[in-house]
Amino acid sequence: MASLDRSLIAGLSVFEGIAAADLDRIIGQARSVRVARDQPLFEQEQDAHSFFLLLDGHVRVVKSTPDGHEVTVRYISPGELMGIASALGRTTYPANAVAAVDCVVLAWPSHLWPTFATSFPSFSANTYKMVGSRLQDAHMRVIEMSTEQVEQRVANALLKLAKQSGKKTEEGILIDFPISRQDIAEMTGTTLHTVSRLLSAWEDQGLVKSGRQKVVVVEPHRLVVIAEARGSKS
Amino acid sequence: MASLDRSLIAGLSVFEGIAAADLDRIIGQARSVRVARDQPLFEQEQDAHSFFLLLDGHVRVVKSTPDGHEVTVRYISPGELMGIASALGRTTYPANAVAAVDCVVLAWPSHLWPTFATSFPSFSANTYKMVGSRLQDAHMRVIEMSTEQVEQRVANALLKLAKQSGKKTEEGILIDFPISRQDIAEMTGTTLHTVSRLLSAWEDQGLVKSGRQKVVVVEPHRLVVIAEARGSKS
DNA sequence: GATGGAATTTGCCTTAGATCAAATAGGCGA
DNA sequence: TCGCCTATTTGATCTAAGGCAAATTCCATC
Repeated sequence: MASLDRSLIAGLSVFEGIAAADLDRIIGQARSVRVARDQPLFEQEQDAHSFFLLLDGHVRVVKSTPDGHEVTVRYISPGELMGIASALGRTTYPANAVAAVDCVVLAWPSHLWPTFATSFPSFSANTYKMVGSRLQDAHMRVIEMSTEQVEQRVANALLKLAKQSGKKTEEGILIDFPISRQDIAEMTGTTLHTVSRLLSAWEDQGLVKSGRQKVVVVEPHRLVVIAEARGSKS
Repeated sequence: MASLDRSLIAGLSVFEGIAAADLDRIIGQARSVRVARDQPLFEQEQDAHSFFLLLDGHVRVVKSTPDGHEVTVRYISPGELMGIASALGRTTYPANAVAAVDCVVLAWPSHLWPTFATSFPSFSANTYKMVGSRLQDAHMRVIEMSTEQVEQRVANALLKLAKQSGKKTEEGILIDFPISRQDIAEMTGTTLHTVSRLLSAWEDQGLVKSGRQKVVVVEPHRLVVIAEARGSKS
């Protein structure tokens, strides 16, 4: 395997504040892996042998319930860590991660985490900062689910995806990986039928353009208006 | 102020694996605070000057949304840390914490966290392990909200409360602090009316006994059956 | 270009649970 | 003990969104 260069990871926010020599030591222990679309990166309950950094592509993190439901926890974008069970004292992965498109990731054996954490304090600080924001995110999701209607949640989800992985095109902001109505339903706790109805309505109003596994946000502002509409419950 | 003794914290899981001398150093920097029922410990957006350990009592952690909703994030039991924004690279508290009953807490200035983390690695490891399980919890909540009906969510919430803060009485397991229908509604994303109806129905079936700001779980097993009943959505 | 399977759309019906509106019941302070 | 404030209960509606069923459309592959 060709040896990896620190330029791959320099400049990423997780590696902020780390000296070049240290970056070399870090990347020296990584191996790079290609994962084809729809292939799993790791699976729920599986022994957490490695942690990962996504270099290119998009990864969907999904939890399955015993009774066969699937809930999408988050999408990972390039530059983000994932599978960091070891940093949180877990020995197994808490969810499934599958490549939404062909991906390139770096992988480190989990047993390196403690060493990394002590040798590169900014790395661990940055990582925990990221964990903190994920915890925030998760709480925001709970709040959304408790207080907002489906329409607002779906609008929010699209805006989040557009911001996180949007690519400007002449039509509007294209969500940069294949995403089905079912996928959106799993992110927002609804059904593909309801998502389809909403997208159809929004398409009529010119807010979005969508097709098979594809969504383009045409008018983000007006979507924001929908997302922020009055929540109903007392 | 009387100086504090390490016996207050020895044996708590966050301090597992820490030498007695180190415990002394840790507790030497704490100050103990009494908080009366319904008084805030810290508030959302406020500068995170301290982090806390609950010694006695129960604390409710609540997030308020801009549009006036309140969602209960979790209840803290004795022995748990809270307000550890600094460990996650935040400078403000992410939620409100209010004493559900009269409480005793230890408080440390946030600026001590980095020192503690490097001087007492097990402390930081234990803390991050706890953060990991809170992240897990939050994800579980999202999943519950997405896939389960109100009845199951409320049953689950009661079981969780009973497990976490239940006190055995001759009637059954009493939830050991005042909790209203409204509080339960805020934990489960529903309304006090629906909670009231459920509790009434369960009372008729002899599953629980409840009164003003009081719930006793009489038959946990049968509640578990309800909690695990088929979720509906596809 | 034909064929088959998956993704999507839509209409219709149903229902869990929110909303609205009173009535009732505790518990606490005067 | 009385009165008041707050928590709770319960009934009567209403409705957002889920469930069901049947097209339809889009790709990919043969």
